[in-house]
Amino acid sequence: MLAAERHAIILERLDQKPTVSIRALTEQLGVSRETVRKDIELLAQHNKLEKIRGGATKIRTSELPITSRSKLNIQGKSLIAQYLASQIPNGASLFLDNGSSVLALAKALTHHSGLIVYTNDLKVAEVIAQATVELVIIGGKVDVTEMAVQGVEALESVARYRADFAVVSAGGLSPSAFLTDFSREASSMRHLMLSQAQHPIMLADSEKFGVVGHVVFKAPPKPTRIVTDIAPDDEIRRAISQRGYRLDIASEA
Amino acid sequence: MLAAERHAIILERLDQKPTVSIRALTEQLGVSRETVRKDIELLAQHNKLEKIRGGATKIRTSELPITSRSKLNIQGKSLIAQYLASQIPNGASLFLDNGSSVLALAKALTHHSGLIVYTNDLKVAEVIAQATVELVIIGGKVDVTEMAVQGVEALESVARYRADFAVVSAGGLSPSAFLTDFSREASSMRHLMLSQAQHPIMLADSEKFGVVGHVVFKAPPKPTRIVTDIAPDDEIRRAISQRGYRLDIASEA
DNA sequence: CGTTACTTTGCAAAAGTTGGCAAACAAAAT
DNA sequence: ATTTTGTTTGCCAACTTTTGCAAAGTAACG
Repeated sequence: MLAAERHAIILERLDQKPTVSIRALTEQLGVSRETVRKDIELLAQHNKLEKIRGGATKIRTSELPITSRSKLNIQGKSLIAQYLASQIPNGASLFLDNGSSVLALAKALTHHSGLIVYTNDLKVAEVIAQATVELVIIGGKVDVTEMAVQGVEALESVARYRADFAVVSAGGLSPSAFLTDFSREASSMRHLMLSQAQHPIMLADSEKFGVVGHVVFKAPPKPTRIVTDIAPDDEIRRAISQRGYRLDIASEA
Repeated sequence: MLAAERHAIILERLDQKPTVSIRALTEQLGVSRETVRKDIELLAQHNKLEKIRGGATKIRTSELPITSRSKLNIQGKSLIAQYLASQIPNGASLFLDNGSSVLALAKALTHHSGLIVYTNDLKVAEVIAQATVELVIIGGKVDVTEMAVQGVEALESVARYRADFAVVSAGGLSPSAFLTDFSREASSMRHLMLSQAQHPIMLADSEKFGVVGHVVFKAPPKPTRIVTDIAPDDEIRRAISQRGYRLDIASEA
């Protein structure tokens, strides 16, 4: 049994259950307790899981790494992506922040042409490159778990540009806390992008409804449209309209 | 059993499972452990699979779309990469510019840890991310054909950092024109990186010998080491030593 | 002959195992 | 509640096995 196989199995177990025990893995993998411990230690260092006494559990800090998180509500995200892509003309300039919803949009935009794109997400850059006439990477320190650039240096760079559109994603959308996020730095980035664009757009697929992140999102500029895949409940709708934002539902287009 | 058959079988196994072990293959192919190892080694060099301890796995990222020239002299580039990787300690800081030689180095560095990396190449960033404690992307306009950031804005960013090592690649190395490049912008970037590092290193695999690009490379800072895979001819050696640079040949290490 | 392809051998490094012990935890007893 | 007791777990060190790598050897082929 190769080390890589064991690692794959451990992570697979964690996709199904929230936790795995070292004891169980020892039997199922047919290796010693210490080996399983070392595997978990290694995976924990790579942020693939979290080490707990006697076993391991899924990552819970902030958001899940992009690979697993992006499995959530794929249809919803791509519905939003198709909807928005049809509204963005060839040759438009746009800010794209990081996140799986935005990545879905980038994929939907691959057949556009002449776009001018500013992004801090390396995956987004990779995907959208062919559709651009100008692609600008926001420079700075990279958050390796997200493969996205964050931090003050990145903010300074963003401040140097303006664009027709800014498309950013929300960490959570709830009636009481309204828009929230899981990272201070990502939140600042998103807010600045919105401010620098003529048409600021915030994505919140239905997975985000009722989710409250630990960072409150500073009120976005007023023309910001909040785009969802399906209609949220009345409480959320009220929260949005009371604050003066426009709600846009992709499935009703 | 022909070598080509074995290769086909190995790749077929990998289509079904995510990993194969050398042990299993030795039995199924009826050849020795070493032969299987060499098969895997060969396939890995051609980016058909990824070598892991005890076996092989599928290629993970969508790294396949590489520019035509990166297929040239794969062995040479990886020889240089292995040689340099052994000289770079864990925790070192380094500039990495864009180019297939540097990408090969990045791959060779994936098992290092604690690196601090500044790069303008998106593929390099993707490959080396796991080995870094800090990864900084140089921001600016992306040259889509290279997936690398170039331009004045990028130069300004690089100027803000210093590092232990700078590893950049040469476009050409000839007796008369000496170091040359094919892009003005890339050339400036490489030169600046070399100037900002304590140990500047220039890569020129044997494919570059005798090649003259249309941009003359401004004389690099003096401690710059020029690293090649095999010994260049006497004329080139003379050109290097006359100008006061040190030549380092990976195959003679 | 030399060349090519594979095997064998030897050794160092890495991965994995085993066993011991102390800390953490849980249950029972005071 | 607090202590006691027993079990589990984490961690370390010594040991064994596996693997990678290089060098030398062997066999087939032109």
